[in-house]
Amino acid sequence: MTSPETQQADPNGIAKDAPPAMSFSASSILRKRADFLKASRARRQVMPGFILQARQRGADEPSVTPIRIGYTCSKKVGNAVARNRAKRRLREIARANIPDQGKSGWDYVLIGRRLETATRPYQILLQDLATALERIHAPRKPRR
RNA sequence: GCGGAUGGCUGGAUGACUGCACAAGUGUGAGGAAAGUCCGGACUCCAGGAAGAAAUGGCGCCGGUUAAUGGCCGGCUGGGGUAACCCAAGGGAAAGCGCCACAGAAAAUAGACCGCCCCGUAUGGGGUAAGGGUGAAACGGUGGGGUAAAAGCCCACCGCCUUGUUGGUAACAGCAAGGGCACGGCAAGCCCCGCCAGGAGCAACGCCAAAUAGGGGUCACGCGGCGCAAGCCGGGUUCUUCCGCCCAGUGAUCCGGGUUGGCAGCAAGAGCCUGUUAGUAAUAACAGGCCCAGAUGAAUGGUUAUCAGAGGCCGCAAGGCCCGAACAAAAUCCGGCUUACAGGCCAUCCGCACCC
RNA sequence: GGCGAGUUGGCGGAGUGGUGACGCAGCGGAUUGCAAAUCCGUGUACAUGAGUUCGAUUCUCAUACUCGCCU
Repeated sequence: MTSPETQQADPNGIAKDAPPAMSFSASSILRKRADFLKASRARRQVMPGFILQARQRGADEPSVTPIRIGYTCSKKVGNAVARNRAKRRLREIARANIPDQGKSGWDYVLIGRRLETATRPYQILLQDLATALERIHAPRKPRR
């Protein structure tokens, strides 16, 4: 499934000029299942409180904002209350770190884990995300 | 004071910094169960209209209440508890069919294993069902009379049935007379009787945009079989009846196998709060006031401070430290039911002990 | 969100008011020089909790879990 390339001239060029967003608008949140599946096949960094997946978008994928981010909590995390709580904490640490450390043209996906996402102290969770972003941006050999 | 019974309420508070969704106004923003999806409705579409039946499913003491219910309220009957109170799918087994394993003589037409009694006396014939034994259940129970032994055979009480009568809207209860005891249990087995229900569900449904296959709808002409003709007979449309409509082909016109985007449905409602009146109550009527979430990879938060409330640990004490909640998050909306739930609060009632 | 099914040993899978088949797997034995195949034997189950019934895997209700369908 390839999108028609005529309707968006050069999305990455526009995005580089824009200042880093301090908060995420609705267009910067991943909502489609296909985007999540692509991110899950790219880079991955496992931390105690969450799992971070990241992917550099191709040139033919237009986007309004330079950085996009998604959150996922499956039923393994717990019931609806536990899932919502984990997603909110992930959203909060992402709001603090991603605008500074995220790279333009990348998609990030944060996955909640069963107990740690809800109970790990907030400051430690922030540090976890910082180190995770540092490691995931490091050049590495592509996975088999 | 201790132990209980019932009904109801609450589901942390106030800030600071910083965010999210909807709105565009100084704003608003999870629950008692938002849950399970077990019932009942509103609403929407489908079935051509009306009437009816069958099938299937559900409900089931009586009366009331409600938009409706299998909910709720009041009562009755039976059972449990010293009591407050609690529990009950609680119609019909003399319309019919079916089942009642094992044990036992016998499990529903009745009949007789061990027995008991009489006659006869190796064997047998007759009477009887008191006692034994089996079982979840054995053809009224207890006591007395009676008898060869027995038996409602007779009597008293209890139970049961029928009839009458009184009270009650009724379920039912009381009383009287009679019968002399039949009518075992299971209907959450089939079934009978009475009542209720057309089907699907907001992912219903309507519109816009995008998208792609050669099928379908509508309208006009016209039309199935038999007959020379008048006419007669069909088939489909929900099972039947009535009414209505349609039928092969040609032409015109529209939709269309795809897509998962947007708008709308979608937030003023059987609404909430307060009061009065009627009613034992559920509830109803009236008056005044109020506007109270609307997301769709799905908002309603994150961090932190103080306090309240209860708890845990250390300590002789003063005091110090820790935790600071449980269950569970709207997804069209209501009325119930069921299930989960930390801690706290209120009211009424019962039993026991003590004091006056 | 709505609708609908199901749960029987380690696995698959009958049964339907009266104590549960069968197959594969496992274990033991026989056979064999040793194995395979074959034969004999054997253990282990009605998702959980209530109710109806003399008696429930079966009937009824509630709960838990699993699966499917609808945009």
